[in-house]
Amino acid sequence: MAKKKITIGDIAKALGVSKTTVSFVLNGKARKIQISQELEKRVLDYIQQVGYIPNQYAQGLRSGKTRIIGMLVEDISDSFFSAIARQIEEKAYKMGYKIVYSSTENNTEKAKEMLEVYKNSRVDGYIIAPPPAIENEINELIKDGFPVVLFDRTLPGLYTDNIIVDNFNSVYEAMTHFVSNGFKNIAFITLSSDQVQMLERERGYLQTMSEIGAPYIIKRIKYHDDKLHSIQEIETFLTSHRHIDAVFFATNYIAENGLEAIRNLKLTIPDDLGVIVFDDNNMFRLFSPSITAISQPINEIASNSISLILDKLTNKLASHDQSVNIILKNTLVIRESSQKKQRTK
Amino acid sequence: MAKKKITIGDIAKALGVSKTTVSFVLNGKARKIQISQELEKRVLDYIQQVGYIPNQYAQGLRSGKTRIIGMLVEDISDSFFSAIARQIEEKAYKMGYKIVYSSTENNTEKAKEMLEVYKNSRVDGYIIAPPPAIENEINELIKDGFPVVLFDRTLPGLYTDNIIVDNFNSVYEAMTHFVSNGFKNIAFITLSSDQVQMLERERGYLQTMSEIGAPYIIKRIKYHDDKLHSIQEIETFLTSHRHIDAVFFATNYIAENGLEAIRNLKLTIPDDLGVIVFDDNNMFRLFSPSITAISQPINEIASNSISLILDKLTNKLASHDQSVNIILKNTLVIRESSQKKQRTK
DNA sequence: AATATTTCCTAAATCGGTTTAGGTTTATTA
DNA sequence: TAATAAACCTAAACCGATTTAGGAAATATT
Repeated sequence: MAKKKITIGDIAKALGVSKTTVSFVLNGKARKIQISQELEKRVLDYIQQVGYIPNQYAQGLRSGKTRIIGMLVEDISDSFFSAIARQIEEKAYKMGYKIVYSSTENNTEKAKEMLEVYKNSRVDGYIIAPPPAIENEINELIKDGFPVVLFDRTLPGLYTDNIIVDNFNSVYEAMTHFVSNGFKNIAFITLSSDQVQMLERERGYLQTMSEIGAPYIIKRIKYHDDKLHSIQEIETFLTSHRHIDAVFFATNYIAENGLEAIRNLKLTIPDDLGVIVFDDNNMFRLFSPSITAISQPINEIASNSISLILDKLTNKLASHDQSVNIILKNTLVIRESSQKKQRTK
Repeated sequence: MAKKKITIGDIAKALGVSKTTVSFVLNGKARKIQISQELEKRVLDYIQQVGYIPNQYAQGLRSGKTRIIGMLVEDISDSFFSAIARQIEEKAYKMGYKIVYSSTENNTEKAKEMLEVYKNSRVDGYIIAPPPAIENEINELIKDGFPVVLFDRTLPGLYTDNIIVDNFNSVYEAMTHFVSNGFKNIAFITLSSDQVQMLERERGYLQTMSEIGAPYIIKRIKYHDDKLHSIQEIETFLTSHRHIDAVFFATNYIAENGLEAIRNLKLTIPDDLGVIVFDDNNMFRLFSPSITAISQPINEIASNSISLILDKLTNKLASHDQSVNIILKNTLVIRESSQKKQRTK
């Protein structure tokens, strides 16, 4: 089974034709360059028979193409991103592409570094969940003709393909659900960030609150390597705002720490405090009480991203030839943590 | 900033030397081949100045090396594997290596396919959580001189580097903890699998049970794409074994479904049923009651794997020249789900 | 002074493909 | 019949590095 590397030259020799011919057949250009059907078939059959596979580095060297897609996520160990990576990987492999990925930690510098690495590695295209202030670098890529697909967030003023979710409406829907369950003093705990997706979520909150004429209670916390820090910040906030009867956590990082804060304060969900989280987690349905969450359409995000990229790659359309903007719908998964009335027992 | 691809030839021309000289300097072989310090410095300085980076595909083509490590995990969206991937990725990049990864679903056929893909991509080395019956393919790799590091499980009769955890002792410790908290009729729910790591965990269970003279209660369930199926299987098992007072879940897949089964049956943890899970999860400390778990040393697993591989790669030792076997210790994180007595409130 | 060593550097082959610019035949047209 | 076009195929350049084999100049040896 351990096949010795067979080259295009070997094939040419074996069939008594030129490398050129074999190459053209391999690349489906037989028609174009007028190679007889008979020869084409002979080559194809032989290739099939010996199980020839081109050396990708020779191809890469000559054509500049590598069949590698570079992916930049915020954190590959985050369940949202790893789930997406998983699906993208699978489809990519099926189409003969490989994925190299890397975690930016939403850190602009790290992201820039990784883009450099990718560029030097001559990846063919990019799937990126962009950190802030990376517009210029991404514009460079686009100008250089590389396919780029952004997901999870957009960068304002950047003419790329985007796959995002309907942050505003899904938060609005969740908030409305809160309200119809009798919650009114609803706090919105978010990351201090001016990334679009976060602002949109906030806008959904503001909209609801202003509609019901309730005051805004917004707490912004900074991302901190030390979770304890974030947890305490939330605890302090909650204890100093006793009138709050529900809280919306705007990201899963916040939610994890927020839930721990609630636990530390021995508050009862949802009687003392209703809870809804942006971004669902496998485990939320197992909590007692189970946690209501906005679930993002991971499958669709992944499949749209990868097919967009592959499209651009195979059609050889440069990124700036067109630009697709896909906004996907989230699902509100209603569980116990947001329903004061119907709680069993 | 968009540097035009500058080649080794450009450098040679600019400095009025030969490509050969530049190449030798670049590869640190200046000394060996007797290039004057002065010229070496001149080349180095110039390279620095123009920010030259070699074309990896030319290098790959010529040298057969790609600075890519192929990684095979069971499921990149599983928190255990994604956490490890994250760390490995980070260290690899720092050393100038890229990681391409892929999920096997513990499926032998899929793993074989991916190994083929990796081979064709000429990856330099392999980090693998091996599925069953993949011995031959891995032996091939080793015979071909590729560095291979196995983690999470071993394959019996395979002379590779392994990074594993002390499955037996950590389960034994967890079981002992159960016993000292008054649990006795302890069930062991596991995957039907004869992979070493699973058998070792089972051995830890058996050892404890035989020491306390209690009968074995083992339930094996098959991995099923449909979680509901697994959940029901566990429900049925639990309802037909009412005398069980505690249960050990041998993997996180089982645990997730097992916890849901317990929830569906409205059993109270730990009063009706003590629970310990193999493999910790971020969320377990937030459960009510919180879930006791055996936590694997993710950092150590990752750092050992990557440094072993890099070692082999840079020392150019073939895999069969030596073989390292590292067994790491797990930590039992004791929480509420396994403590009948001390439970607060 | 003649020869042998070192020291320092380079020409050219090579890796395995892709692609440009043709070169033969054979068929068609004038 | 000669000129033109079409059909079919290939030689050789090229991508950008690494590495072998060896050349010229400086130094050491006899």
